Amino acid sequence: MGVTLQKANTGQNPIAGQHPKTGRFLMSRLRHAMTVGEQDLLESLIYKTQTLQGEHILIERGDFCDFSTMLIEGYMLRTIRDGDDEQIVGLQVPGDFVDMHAFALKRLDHDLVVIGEANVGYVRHEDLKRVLQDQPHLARLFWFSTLLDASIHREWIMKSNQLRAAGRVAHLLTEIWYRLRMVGLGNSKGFDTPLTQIHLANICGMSTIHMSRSLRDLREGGAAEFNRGRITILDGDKLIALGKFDPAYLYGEGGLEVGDALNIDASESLPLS
Amino acid sequence: MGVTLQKANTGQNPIAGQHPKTGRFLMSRLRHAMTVGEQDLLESLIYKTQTLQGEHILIERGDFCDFSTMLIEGYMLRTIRDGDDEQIVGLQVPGDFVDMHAFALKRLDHDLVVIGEANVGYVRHEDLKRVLQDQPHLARLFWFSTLLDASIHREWIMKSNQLRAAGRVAHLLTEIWYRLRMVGLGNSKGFDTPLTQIHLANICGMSTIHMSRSLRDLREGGAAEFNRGRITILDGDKLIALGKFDPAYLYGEGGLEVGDALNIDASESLPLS
DNA sequence: AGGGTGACCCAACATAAGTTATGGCAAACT
DNA sequence: AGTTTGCCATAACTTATGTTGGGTCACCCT
Repeated sequence: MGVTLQKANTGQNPIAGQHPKTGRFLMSRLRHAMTVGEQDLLESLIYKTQTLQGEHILIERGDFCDFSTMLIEGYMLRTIRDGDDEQIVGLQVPGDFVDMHAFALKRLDHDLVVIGEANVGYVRHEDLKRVLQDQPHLARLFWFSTLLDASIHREWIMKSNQLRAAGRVAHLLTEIWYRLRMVGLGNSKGFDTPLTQIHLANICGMSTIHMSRSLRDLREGGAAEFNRGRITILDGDKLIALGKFDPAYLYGEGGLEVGDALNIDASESLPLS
Repeated sequence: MGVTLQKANTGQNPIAGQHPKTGRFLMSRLRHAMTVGEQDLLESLIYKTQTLQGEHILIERGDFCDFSTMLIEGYMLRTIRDGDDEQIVGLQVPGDFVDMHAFALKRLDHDLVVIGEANVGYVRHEDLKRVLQDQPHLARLFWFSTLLDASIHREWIMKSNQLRAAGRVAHLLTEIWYRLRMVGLGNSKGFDTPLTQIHLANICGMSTIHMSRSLRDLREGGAAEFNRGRITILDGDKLIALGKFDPAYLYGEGGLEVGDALNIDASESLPLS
């Protein structure tokens, strides 16, 4: 896992990562909660983008950061190393801020790892700081993005304790599927991913052999199919049932809503989906 | 789990929960990062305290909150219900803000449950909002407190995947021990807790029978002992080794430090412990 | 005093998951 | 063309953990 950052796209115009459907540079998870002006502002803060390849650490535990990173295309992992083994403790998909933490913490407690091909954008903390002070609504959204990560962590903890192997895998696949679809990626048939069975096994806390067994169960049960870089959803309802998946924890539209604490208006509150 | 909140201490002066050692009302986890003025300000925001008893839900998933809660004495659990079973996904000790999330989110994605006897203080969101705008340093600390919860979630995920039953229990006990000592509770011999083996089993994702087995292993191995409401540390080093415990993720003094992103000064950065 | 209850302990057994070992297959390399 | 490598599949075996079904004990209630 070498750490070699190649500069890319600097000085170029337009920069990479523009979304094919929306024409927007950011296909942000938070877009529906932002005004167009805020979207423009946020995009303007990105001073550099990079296309990264392969499996390597982008930001290492303990690094001091004066910038934050947004994942524009591809996947990234949060990992914690402890002695020999490396545990995946989080997964990021396009549109996620991957290290907004680094803005409120001096240092990160975990690594951020690139897998497959990814495109990332960087925002300087000094610029973020200014926006945070001037735009309380955006500030709250940034905070929200870190709370969303925590909510996902909690769900992983719950599902890991509640379900057996095949159920855990079903839940994970469903989560990724949902999260991708929330930012306009994948479709009802499935999605592409650079995740290998080794990654999936690590995330689900089981051996690769058992992951293979569990994927076979899902395949033979007619729920989902895994093939090198491609997840095919055979029966979405079946998969959701196996993983007892309830998307409320992802705070999508219609579910638990983003708060408005910095500008409270109780009349805005929505019922639970 | 009935939800019956009895009003307590309203209108009284002084309010309950004053720390016996420091004389401070808050034995906050974040105290060492606050000025005396900030501590005073924070204390002044608490408009009500309550002493709560038994096992019941204090704040329920989906509740709309216009206040946030600080745990002054006792323990609280974060739980997620899914059908019949209830999973504990977090544990709070005195000095923790338990629902700073509710400030940035409209609604919480999980329940907050009181166990044993607990004393809590409430802060109005309108007051918090004012402080957030005027005092960027305190704002950062509040954000930090939610990031700390997330860091603990990640460690739980990692340890749950990395360790077998006895190791997971050892890690959990060590974590609680450390967190209590960080706010001046417990001592080198052990600590008191209302947690039962049922709670511990739930947190560690195993059956109560297996928790009983694991605790027996720890006892016979001379690491730690569990007795109704009391954890006795027989050999701290042994316990730490069994759980591969590394306190860095708790962001204590000397470890990964709280950032200063709202007022960056790179010269302040400290080496990792 | 008697009965109930909740927390805890233990043994025997069933099942889930880890480990070891082997092999297939496709892509990359020489 | 042959070799290597990474990813995936499977079987046989071992180990960890869950389940069932018993207990003890302290506490509370009547």
